[in-house]
Amino acid sequence: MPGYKIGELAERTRTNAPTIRYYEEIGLLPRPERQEGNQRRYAEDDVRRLTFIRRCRAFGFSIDQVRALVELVQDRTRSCAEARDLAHTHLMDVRAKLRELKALEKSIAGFVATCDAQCAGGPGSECVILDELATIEPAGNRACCESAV
Amino acid sequence: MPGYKIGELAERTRTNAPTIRYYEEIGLLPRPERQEGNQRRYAEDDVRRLTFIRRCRAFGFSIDQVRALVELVQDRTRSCAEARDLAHTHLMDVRAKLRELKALEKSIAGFVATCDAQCAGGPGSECVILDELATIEPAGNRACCESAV
DNA sequence: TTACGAGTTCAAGTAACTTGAGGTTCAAGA
DNA sequence: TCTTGAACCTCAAGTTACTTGAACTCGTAA
Repeated sequence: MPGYKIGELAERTRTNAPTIRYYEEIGLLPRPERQEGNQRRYAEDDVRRLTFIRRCRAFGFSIDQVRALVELVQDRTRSCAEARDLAHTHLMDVRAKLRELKALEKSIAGFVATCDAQCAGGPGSECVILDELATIEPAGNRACCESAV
Repeated sequence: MPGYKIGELAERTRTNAPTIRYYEEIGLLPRPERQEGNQRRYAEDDVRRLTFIRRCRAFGFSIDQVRALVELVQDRTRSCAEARDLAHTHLMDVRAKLRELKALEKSIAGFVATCDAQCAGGPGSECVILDELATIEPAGNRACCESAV
């Protein structure tokens, strides 16, 4: 039997089999050939395509963005510059998220540190930090509440 | 009429009204009093509680984690140290995500730079980067594919 | 031949809300 | 007092990107 079974494709691309069927359903992957017993058989090209898709997903591109990228690769009339621009837009998004996450890291680290320094380990209702989290107007300039919300 | 209407609570806590109803439905917020026309009326305590919830969510805690935190605040028999530990666990998660995102940023930036330097802007099917993304075994040590997957 | 793992389909579940439909209530202006 | 329109109500379905479950068939090794 030539070609890969779904489990083999899954292994090669580190994807779950149901995810592969899902990609087929939403049209990200073409419907593959079936062997006599109705089982899917994939070719080398499917491995490449799915690898591409998974890698893009790992890069944080949304399914719709990946779809655009896949179509772009397929369509000889469209330029590589489009892919570059899509990636560039995505880069801006990632950088914004990175900034947020850094602020968040700082805040939570501050939370833990303050808790270590100021709380006696008593009931949660007396915890200075939990109390602060519930405060409507963030008092002063505590790093803890700066980036929240 | 004493108390806040849902729209007022929403404004004070920068939350959508449907989200407030949703939180009530899943038991994160207690069922509020209703006035004669069946409209919800909230007290100051609800503002505090929802502020707490929203802030925790902004900190990236999951609904389940927030639920644990809320219960912790309410239960006088449980210690503040539990909150600290929960936050600490969360901090580790955030740091892991931060590392991933940094690698991702580097990779996409590399993608864009390589595209600027090497692609002639021709058809996507000839783009060196798109081509690389579809390559099964990442060739060499290009930063582009290192962190993906 | 008989297990049993791997495959099949279809439906429903997941998180954390958002959106829509269709109907009431409230508050302010004429 | 009436009327209008914003804000409220409930219930259901949509969103994203899959995952999980049920109930069944197929392929292959002992």
